[in-house]
Amino acid sequence: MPELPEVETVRKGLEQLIQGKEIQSVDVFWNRIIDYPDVTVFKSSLIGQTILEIKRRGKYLIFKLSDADLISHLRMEGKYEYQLTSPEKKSKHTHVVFHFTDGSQLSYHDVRKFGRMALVPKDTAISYKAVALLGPEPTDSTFLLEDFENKLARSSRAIKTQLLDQTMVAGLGNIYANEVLWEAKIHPEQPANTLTKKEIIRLRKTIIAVLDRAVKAGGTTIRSYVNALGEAGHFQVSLNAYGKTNQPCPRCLTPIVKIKVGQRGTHFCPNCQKLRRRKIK
DNA sequence: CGCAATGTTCGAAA
DNA sequence: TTTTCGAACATTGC
Repeated sequence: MPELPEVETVRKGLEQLIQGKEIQSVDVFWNRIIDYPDVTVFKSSLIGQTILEIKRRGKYLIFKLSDADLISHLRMEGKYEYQLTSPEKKSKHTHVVFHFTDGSQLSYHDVRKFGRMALVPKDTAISYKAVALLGPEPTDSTFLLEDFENKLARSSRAIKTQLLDQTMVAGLGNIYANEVLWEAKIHPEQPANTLTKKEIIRLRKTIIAVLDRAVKAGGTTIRSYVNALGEAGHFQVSLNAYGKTNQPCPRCLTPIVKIKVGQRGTHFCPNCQKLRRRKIK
Protein backbone atom coordinates (compact mmCIF):
# COMPACT_ATOMS: atom_id res chain seq x y z
CA MET A 1 0.00 0.00 0.00
CA PRO A 2 2.46 2.24 0.35
CA GLU A 3 3.47 5.35 -1.27
CA LEU A 4 5.45 7.83 0.74
CA PRO A 5 2.56 9.10 2.91
CA GLU A 6 1.47 5.58 3.87
CA VAL A 7 5.02 4.42 4.56
CA GLU A 8 5.71 7.50 6.65
CA THR A 9 2.55 6.83 8.66
CA VAL A 10 3.56 3.21 9.19
CA ARG A 11 7.00 4.42 10.29
CA LYS A 12 5.54 6.66 12.95
CA GLY A 13 3.37 3.86 14.25
CA LEU A 14 6.23 1.40 14.39
CA GLU A 15 8.36 3.91 16.21
CA GLN A 16 5.90 4.14 19.06
CA LEU A 17 5.27 0.40 19.11
CA ILE A 18 8.67 -1.25 18.92
CA GLN A 19 11.41 1.30 19.52
CA GLY A 20 13.80 0.01 22.17
CA LYS A 21 12.67 -3.61 21.92
CA GLU A 22 15.13 -6.46 21.64
CA ILE A 23 14.66 -9.26 19.13
CA GLN A 24 14.64 -12.73 20.62
CA SER A 25 13.94 -14.74 17.48
CA VAL A 26 12.63 -14.41 13.95
CA ASP A 27 10.35 -16.68 11.90
CA VAL A 28 10.25 -16.56 8.13
CA PHE A 29 7.42 -18.42 6.40
CA TRP A 30 7.99 -17.25 2.81
CA ASN A 31 11.69 -17.16 1.99
CA ARG A 32 11.45 -14.93 -1.06
CA ILE A 33 10.48 -12.00 1.15
CA ILE A 34 14.09 -12.01 2.34
CA ASP A 35 16.13 -10.48 -0.43
CA TYR A 36 19.43 -10.55 1.46
CA PRO A 37 21.22 -12.31 3.00
CA ASP A 38 20.39 -16.00 3.06
CA VAL A 39 17.31 -16.60 5.24
CA THR A 40 19.25 -18.59 7.82
CA VAL A 41 21.80 -15.82 8.22
CA PHE A 42 19.03 -13.21 8.23
CA LYS A 43 17.31 -14.89 11.15
CA SER A 44 20.37 -15.64 13.25
CA SER A 45 21.92 -12.20 12.75
CA LEU A 46 18.84 -10.47 14.12
CA ILE A 47 18.83 -12.29 17.43
CA GLY A 48 19.86 -10.02 20.29
CA GLN A 49 19.59 -6.81 18.29
CA THR A 50 17.66 -3.81 19.59
CA ILE A 51 15.44 -1.53 17.50
CA LEU A 52 17.09 1.85 17.97
CA GLU A 53 14.99 3.91 15.58
CA ILE A 54 12.96 3.62 12.41
CA LYS A 55 13.65 5.79 9.41
CA ARG A 56 12.22 6.14 5.94
CA ARG A 57 13.72 6.88 2.55
CA GLY A 58 11.24 7.11 -0.31
CA LYS A 59 8.97 4.11 0.14
CA TYR A 60 11.56 2.15 2.09
CA LEU A 61 11.44 1.63 5.85
CA ILE A 62 14.85 1.42 7.47
CA PHE A 63 15.03 -0.14 10.93
CA LYS A 64 18.19 1.04 12.64
CA LEU A 65 19.32 -1.85 14.82
CA SER A 66 22.14 -2.05 17.35
CA ASP A 67 24.41 -3.72 14.82
CA ALA A 68 22.68 -3.63 11.42
CA ASP A 69 20.15 -1.88 9.22
CA LEU A 70 16.98 -3.74 8.27
CA ILE A 71 15.51 -2.48 5.02
CA SER A 72 11.85 -3.19 4.30
CA HIS A 73 9.74 -2.39 1.27
CA LEU A 74 5.99 -3.04 1.45
CA ARG A 75 5.48 -3.00 -2.33
CA MET A 76 1.74 -3.35 -3.03
CA GLU A 77 0.19 -4.86 0.06
CA GLY A 78 2.76 -5.30 2.79
CA LYS A 79 1.62 -4.48 6.33
CA TYR A 80 3.07 -4.60 9.81
CA GLU A 81 0.98 -5.69 12.73
CA TYR A 82 2.04 -5.57 16.35
CA GLN A 83 0.82 -8.02 18.95
CA LEU A 84 1.43 -8.03 22.70
CA THR A 85 1.44 -11.80 22.78
CA SER A 86 1.97 -14.53 20.24
CA PRO A 87 -1.39 -15.58 18.78
CA GLU A 88 -2.06 -19.31 18.41
CA LYS A 89 -3.49 -18.73 14.96
CA LYS A 90 -1.00 -17.52 12.40
CA SER A 91 -2.77 -15.80 9.56
CA LYS A 92 -2.29 -17.31 6.11
CA HIS A 93 -0.59 -14.13 4.93
CA THR A 94 1.91 -13.70 7.73
CA HIS A 95 5.35 -14.21 6.23
CA VAL A 96 7.80 -12.89 8.80
CA VAL A 97 7.49 -12.57 12.59
CA PHE A 98 9.92 -10.75 14.86
CA HIS A 99 9.61 -11.97 18.44
CA PHE A 100 10.77 -9.56 21.14
CA THR A 101 12.21 -10.42 24.52
CA ASP A 102 9.20 -8.92 26.31
CA GLY A 103 6.90 -11.46 24.67
CA SER A 104 5.39 -9.07 22.11
CA GLN A 105 5.88 -9.51 18.37
CA LEU A 106 5.83 -7.69 15.06
CA SER A 107 4.37 -9.62 12.10
CA TYR A 108 4.77 -8.81 8.46
CA HIS A 109 1.69 -9.59 6.35
CA ASP A 110 1.59 -9.49 2.59
CA VAL A 111 -1.23 -11.00 0.55
CA ARG A 112 0.65 -10.75 -2.73
CA LYS A 113 4.08 -11.56 -1.31
CA PHE A 114 5.67 -8.74 -3.28
CA GLY A 115 7.32 -7.03 -0.32
CA ARG A 116 11.02 -7.47 0.37
CA MET A 117 13.43 -7.18 3.32
CA ALA A 118 17.18 -7.02 3.49
CA LEU A 119 19.56 -7.00 6.42
CA VAL A 120 22.72 -5.03 5.73
CA PRO A 121 25.69 -3.88 7.84
CA LYS A 122 25.14 -1.05 10.28
CA ASP A 123 24.57 2.33 8.63
CA THR A 124 24.80 1.01 5.06
CA ALA A 125 21.10 0.97 4.15
CA ILE A 126 21.37 4.18 2.16
CA SER A 127 23.93 2.61 -0.14
CA TYR A 128 21.99 -0.61 -0.70
CA LYS A 129 20.81 -1.31 -4.25
CA ALA A 130 17.76 0.71 -5.24
CA VAL A 131 17.88 2.81 -2.07
CA ALA A 132 21.11 4.30 -3.33
CA LEU A 133 19.51 5.25 -6.63
CA LEU A 134 16.53 7.07 -5.14
CA GLY A 135 15.92 10.62 -6.16
CA PRO A 136 15.52 13.39 -3.57
CA GLU A 137 12.89 13.36 -0.85
CA PRO A 138 10.01 15.62 -1.91
CA THR A 139 10.74 18.56 0.35
CA ASP A 140 11.42 22.12 -0.65
CA SER A 141 15.05 22.00 0.45
CA THR A 142 15.99 18.65 -1.08
CA PHE A 143 13.90 18.44 -4.25
CA LEU A 144 15.63 21.04 -6.36
CA LEU A 145 14.03 22.64 -9.37
CA GLU A 146 17.14 22.63 -11.51
CA ASP A 147 17.83 18.91 -11.04
CA PHE A 148 14.20 18.08 -11.70
CA GLU A 149 14.23 20.19 -14.85
CA ASN A 150 17.38 18.50 -16.14
CA LYS A 151 16.07 15.01 -15.52
CA LEU A 152 12.78 15.78 -17.25
CA ALA A 153 14.60 17.19 -20.24
CA ARG A 154 16.41 13.92 -20.74
CA SER A 155 13.30 11.78 -21.10
CA SER A 156 10.66 11.45 -23.75
CA ARG A 157 8.45 9.19 -21.66
CA ALA A 158 5.00 10.22 -20.52
CA ILE A 159 5.32 12.55 -17.54
CA LYS A 160 3.27 10.21 -15.37
CA THR A 161 5.58 7.28 -16.08
CA GLN A 162 8.50 9.52 -15.34
CA LEU A 163 7.04 10.59 -11.99
CA LEU A 164 6.70 6.97 -10.95
CA ASP A 165 10.41 6.50 -11.62
CA GLN A 166 11.88 6.69 -8.12
CA THR A 167 15.10 8.24 -9.36
CA MET A 168 13.20 11.44 -10.26
CA VAL A 169 11.79 12.08 -6.82
CA ALA A 170 11.39 9.47 -4.11
CA GLY A 171 8.03 8.30 -2.86
CA LEU A 172 5.45 9.08 -5.54
CA GLY A 173 3.24 6.16 -6.54
CA ASN A 174 0.21 5.66 -8.71
CA ILE A 175 -2.38 7.38 -6.54
CA TYR A 176 -0.39 10.53 -5.87
CA ALA A 177 1.02 10.78 -9.39
CA ASN A 178 -2.56 10.97 -10.65
CA GLU A 179 -3.51 13.52 -8.02
CA VAL A 180 -0.46 15.67 -8.58
CA LEU A 181 -0.98 15.84 -12.34
CA TRP A 182 -4.65 16.68 -11.91
CA GLU A 183 -3.81 19.46 -9.49
CA ALA A 184 -1.01 20.81 -11.68
CA LYS A 185 -3.27 20.54 -14.76
CA ILE A 186 -0.83 18.46 -16.77
CA HIS A 187 -1.85 15.62 -19.08
CA PRO A 188 -0.38 12.31 -17.86
CA GLU A 189 0.87 11.43 -21.35
CA GLN A 190 2.62 14.72 -21.96
CA PRO A 191 6.22 13.76 -22.83
CA ALA A 192 8.48 14.76 -19.95
CA ASN A 193 10.80 16.73 -22.19
CA THR A 194 7.99 18.89 -23.55
CA LEU A 195 6.91 20.44 -20.24
CA THR A 196 7.33 24.19 -20.08
CA LYS A 197 9.36 25.83 -17.36
CA LYS A 198 6.16 27.14 -15.87
CA GLU A 199 4.68 23.67 -15.74
CA ILE A 200 7.80 22.20 -14.17
CA ILE A 201 7.78 24.83 -11.44
CA ARG A 202 4.11 24.15 -10.79
CA LEU A 203 4.59 20.39 -10.89
CA ARG A 204 7.41 20.45 -8.36
CA LYS A 205 5.44 22.60 -5.95
CA THR A 206 2.38 20.40 -6.35
CA ILE A 207 4.33 17.19 -5.67
CA ILE A 208 5.67 18.61 -2.43
CA ALA A 209 2.28 19.98 -1.39
CA VAL A 210 0.18 16.91 -2.19
CA LEU A 211 2.51 14.49 -0.43
CA ASP A 212 2.71 16.80 2.54
CA ARG A 213 -1.06 16.99 2.83
CA ALA A 214 -1.34 13.22 2.46
CA VAL A 215 1.20 12.61 5.23
CA LYS A 216 -0.81 14.91 7.49
CA ALA A 217 -3.93 12.89 6.64
CA GLY A 218 -2.21 9.64 7.55
CA GLY A 219 -2.16 8.38 3.96
CA THR A 220 -4.89 7.05 1.69
CA THR A 221 -6.95 3.92 2.33
CA ILE A 222 -8.41 2.67 -0.93
CA ARG A 223 -8.51 -1.06 -0.58
CA SER A 224 -6.43 -2.52 2.18
CA TYR A 225 -4.05 -0.01 3.66
CA VAL A 226 -3.86 0.37 7.42
CA ASN A 227 -0.90 1.68 9.39
CA ALA A 228 1.05 -0.28 12.00
CA LEU A 229 -1.65 0.49 14.57
CA GLY A 230 -4.33 -0.89 12.29
CA GLU A 231 -5.79 2.51 11.48
CA ALA A 232 -6.96 3.62 8.03
CA GLY A 233 -5.79 6.85 6.41
CA HIS A 234 -8.03 9.80 5.57
CA PHE A 235 -6.66 11.26 2.35
CA GLN A 236 -9.11 9.28 0.18
CA VAL A 237 -11.75 11.93 0.89
CA SER A 238 -9.46 14.48 -0.74
CA LEU A 239 -8.85 12.56 -3.96
CA ASN A 240 -9.85 14.45 -7.08
CA ALA A 241 -8.92 12.11 -9.92
CA TYR A 242 -7.68 8.71 -8.76
CA GLY A 243 -10.48 6.16 -8.91
CA LYS A 244 -12.99 8.80 -10.04
CA THR A 245 -13.77 7.41 -13.49
CA ASN A 246 -16.88 9.07 -14.95
CA GLN A 247 -17.31 11.30 -11.93
CA PRO A 248 -17.31 15.07 -12.47
CA CYS A 249 -13.97 16.85 -12.23
CA PRO A 250 -14.17 18.94 -9.01
CA ARG A 251 -12.89 21.94 -11.00
CA CYS A 252 -14.87 21.91 -14.24
CA LEU A 253 -17.40 19.07 -13.91
CA THR A 254 -16.11 17.25 -17.03
CA PRO A 255 -16.21 13.48 -16.36
CA ILE A 256 -12.87 12.02 -15.26
CA VAL A 257 -11.44 9.64 -17.82
CA LYS A 258 -9.42 6.48 -17.18
CA ILE A 259 -6.69 5.29 -19.52
CA LYS A 260 -3.60 3.11 -19.26
CA VAL A 261 -0.18 4.74 -19.16
CA GLY A 262 2.88 2.53 -18.79
CA GLN A 263 0.76 -0.44 -17.65
CA ARG A 264 -0.86 1.58 -14.85
CA GLY A 265 -4.39 2.84 -14.48
CA THR A 266 -4.42 6.59 -15.04
CA HIS A 267 -7.20 9.03 -14.21
CA PHE A 268 -7.40 12.60 -15.44
CA CYS A 269 -9.69 15.40 -16.52
CA PRO A 270 -9.65 15.67 -20.33
CA ASN A 271 -10.68 19.31 -20.07
CA CYS A 272 -8.27 20.59 -17.41
CA GLN A 273 -5.37 18.40 -18.50
CA LYS A 274 -4.85 18.81 -22.22
CA LEU A 275 -2.17 17.07 -24.23
CA ARG A 276 0.02 19.45 -26.22
CA ARG A 277 1.49 18.17 -29.44
CA ARG A 278 4.45 20.55 -29.54
CA LYS A 279 6.45 22.33 -26.96
CA ILE A 280 5.53 25.97 -26.62
CA LYS A 281 8.30 28.35 -25.80
C1' DC B 1 -13.71 -16.19 -16.50
C1' DG B 2 -11.00 -12.01 -17.14
C1' DC B 3 -8.99 -8.16 -15.48
C1' DA B 4 -7.12 -4.81 -12.37
C1' DA B 5 -4.89 -3.69 -7.93
C1' DT B 6 -1.04 1.99 -3.41
C1' DG B 7 5.40 -1.49 -6.94
C1' DT B 8 9.80 -2.91 -8.55
C1' DT B 9 12.92 -5.71 -11.28
C1' DC B 10 14.89 -7.79 -15.11
C1' DG B 11 15.55 -9.19 -19.87
C1' DA B 12 14.57 -7.85 -24.50
C1' DA B 13 13.74 -4.47 -27.98
C1' DA B 14 14.54 -0.07 -29.95
C1' DT C 1 25.53 2.24 -24.68
C1' DT C 2 21.27 4.07 -23.23
C1' DT C 3 16.47 4.29 -22.92
C1' DT C 4 12.03 2.24 -23.19
C1' DC C 5 8.84 -1.55 -23.06
C1' DG C 6 6.46 -5.20 -21.03
C1' DA C 7 6.33 -9.58 -18.63
C1' DA C 8 6.81 -11.46 -14.17
C1' DC C 9 6.04 -11.85 -9.21
C1' DA C 10 1.13 -13.81 -6.30
C1' DT C 11 -3.38 -13.27 -4.63
C1' DT C 12 -7.88 -11.40 -4.13
C1' DG C 13 -12.06 -9.28 -5.40
C1' DC C 14 -15.24 -7.22 -8.65
